[in-house]
Amino acid sequence: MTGRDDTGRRWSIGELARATGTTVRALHHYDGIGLLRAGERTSSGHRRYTEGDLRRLYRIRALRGLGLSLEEIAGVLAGSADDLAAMRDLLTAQLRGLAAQAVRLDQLIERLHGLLDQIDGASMPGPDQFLTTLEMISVFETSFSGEEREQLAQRRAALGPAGVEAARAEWAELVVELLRHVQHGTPTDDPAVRALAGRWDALADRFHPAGADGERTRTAARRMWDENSGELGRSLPWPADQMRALVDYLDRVRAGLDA
Amino acid sequence: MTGRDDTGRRWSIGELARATGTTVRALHHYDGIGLLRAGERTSSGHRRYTEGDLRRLYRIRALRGLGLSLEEIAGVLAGSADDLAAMRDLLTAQLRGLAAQAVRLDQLIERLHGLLDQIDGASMPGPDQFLTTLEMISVFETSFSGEEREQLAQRRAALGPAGVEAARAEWAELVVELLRHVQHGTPTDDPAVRALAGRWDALADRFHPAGADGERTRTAARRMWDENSGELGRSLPWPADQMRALVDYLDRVRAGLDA
DNA sequence: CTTGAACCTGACGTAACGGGAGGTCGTAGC
DNA sequence: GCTACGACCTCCCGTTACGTCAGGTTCAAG
Repeated sequence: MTGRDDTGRRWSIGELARATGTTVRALHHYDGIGLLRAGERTSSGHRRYTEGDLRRLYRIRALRGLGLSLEEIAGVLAGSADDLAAMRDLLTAQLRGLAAQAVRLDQLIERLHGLLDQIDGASMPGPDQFLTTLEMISVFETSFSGEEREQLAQRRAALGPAGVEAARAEWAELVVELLRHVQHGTPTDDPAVRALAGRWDALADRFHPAGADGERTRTAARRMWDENSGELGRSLPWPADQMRALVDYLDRVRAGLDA
Repeated sequence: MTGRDDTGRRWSIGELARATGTTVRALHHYDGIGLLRAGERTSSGHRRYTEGDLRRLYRIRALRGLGLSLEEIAGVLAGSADDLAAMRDLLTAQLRGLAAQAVRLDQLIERLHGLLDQIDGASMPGPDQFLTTLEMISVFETSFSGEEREQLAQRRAALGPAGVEAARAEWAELVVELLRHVQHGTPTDDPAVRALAGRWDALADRFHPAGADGERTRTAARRMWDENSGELGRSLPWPADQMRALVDYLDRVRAGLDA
């Protein structure tokens, strides 16, 4: 189509940088990695860019603006010029990647909003309380996989804020009553205790989906408690060792029910 | 509150990594930069982490999960524990930064969608056509500031797709008629030519906001043409040199009007 | 011929680790 | 008591896309 650039304008590296809004250093870098080398050099070694170089640089800049890496750009610009399919594949993949990033970003923003609400809200936690919240976030995230967390979030959303609050209130009541039984040494086959244990498990069921998925989140929750009961207990309004005793007690009650 | 960690469990670096879902290498890194150093060492130099170290690591991981840098985390964890205000400021700033990122991401995704539509759409451009589109994106972006691009986008949106298409059709008609006049050498003070120039400028006005903002985008558009007429001309269905001649001709017509 | 701007080639720094080399420590089994 | 093997130690290089000197050469104007 055009000749082989043996005619037409030439640009020095500084001119090219100004013309395209890049920097001289970036052009040096592109040269170094072989992405865009000047078509010519003067006898003293200064780079002379041709019109073809300019057009290639425009393409590079446009693709970089779409978030592609220099390596990806080099790959797609290396293919023959009519390789529109490769270009489409690359852009499609990029779109998918960016969409995934956008989802994660939105989740992050949502979580930050939640934490800031907790700080600024009426509850106004003390610093210790907030730091404990941070620790629990870690514990939660290392104990549950992303999938499991999502399922729990869905269940919470399905219950609604009011439902979650009601569950929390009922759970607090159960803890108080069960702690009394633990301290009184009520036998684990006592009908009243068995009823309380049943309500406890029914309460937990509200947060776990039915079927195998629920089994997984339930197992993960149990593992979280086993490995971090000290940590988790500290954040509760009852002493950690009493909570551990309570969970052990509940296990014995359930063992009696199974037998 | 608790003693100074002189009692309680100890963790080796591997145990701590497994317990918190990090890697030994990351813990080495945290140690190296002073973010989290083991409370103790064995006589042979092995790190022994205390319960306090564990809790600090939990906080670090939670804050990293919110997208904060290790430097920011170190800063906020260095302050006295009751410095909830600093924490809130940091999280607020982080929220703002992430929100800005989300906006940019959405713009990128939108542009990728547009480009993919252009590839897959009925127009099905040839590879050259698409590469030219890429080059024009660069030209467009280096010529207009972000603000100016936004204003042009708003005007386009206000005109709607049909309005833009109508403008394009009218502009094509004007180009054809003016090119005839250029080739015929019609004098620049000819009333018919002056009428065409008036329609040309009125057409351009549709894309530039009124007032100083419009003046800026108009100036930027002119600069874009001056610096990249070769590039821009290539993407048009008329020869580049004829387009340049046309624009010069228009300038002379306007000069005659002003005088 | 001078001088200041533009250009050249290295080389180091960035963030948050990953991965490997080469050596030491600890303990379980023989 | 010896050996093996896993866990641990301390460097050190590599990653992305350049920014930022440093020290030396070339260009263009006066």
